Amino acid sequence: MGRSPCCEKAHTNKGAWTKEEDDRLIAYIRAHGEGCWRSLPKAAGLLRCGKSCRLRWINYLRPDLKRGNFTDDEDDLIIKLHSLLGNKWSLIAGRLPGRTDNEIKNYWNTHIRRKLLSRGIDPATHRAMNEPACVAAAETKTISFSAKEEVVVRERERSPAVVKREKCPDLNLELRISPPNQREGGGGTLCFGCSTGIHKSKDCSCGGDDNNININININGSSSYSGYDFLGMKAGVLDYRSLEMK
DNA sequence: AAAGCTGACAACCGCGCGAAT
DNA sequence: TATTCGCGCGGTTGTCAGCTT
Repeated sequence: MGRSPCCEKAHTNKGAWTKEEDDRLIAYIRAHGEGCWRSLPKAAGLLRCGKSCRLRWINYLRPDLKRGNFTDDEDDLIIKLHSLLGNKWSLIAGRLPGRTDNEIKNYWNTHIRRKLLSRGIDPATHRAMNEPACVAAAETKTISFSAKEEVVVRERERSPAVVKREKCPDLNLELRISPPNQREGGGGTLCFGCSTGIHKSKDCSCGGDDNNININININGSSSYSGYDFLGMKAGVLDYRSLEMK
């Protein structure tokens, strides 16, 4: 059994939004605030799907949006965050005030991807494209966001026939994003919301309530290995103090 | 000037997740 | 515990403007 459609498609407009529709949506949200997107179109007198209204508001009508070209700093930040987070556009957008996930996603696909490719960097892996696949494969396959998840490695010496998933006892390539005031080795484990910088106080059980984050990369179990340059970011504590939270 | 191509970006679609029941 | 509902996310498609031939 399939999922029921989110709205009555037969009586909804599709395609580009008109000025009048925009005005209606803006007026309604100004008067009533965001929330309950499903019922909003009817209440606002719009022949649109709730999801469409939400998308339009979040991506184009919100008053706090920053329009215009991305700066070089934003470019660099997007590349670095993408190397850490992958295609988690909403998380990346959370670190770029005034930018939306859709905008960043489009910008990545049209500009940054090409920029990296022209530099010989694989935008998916952030590795040099002339690097032999077997070398890349021999190193970390996945970086887990959960300390409980295993790190999957493929040992260089093994023949393909005997390659298997196993927990690696020697390599601890841990990505940790934490508030800057978190004590080293303090034993505090952050909830996912705080780990990613998307802190929601009502969900939080870890006490990570600072609005800034650090990105901390541990290699081979060393918690303060500072000499390794990970994708241009010195491992250790990278302070994102200057970034505002959403 | 017209046709075809390409890039940019707005919008849609389907799925996963969490909250509510 | 299972089911339903709504929201949010990431991937994909559609459209249009600018460029090239």
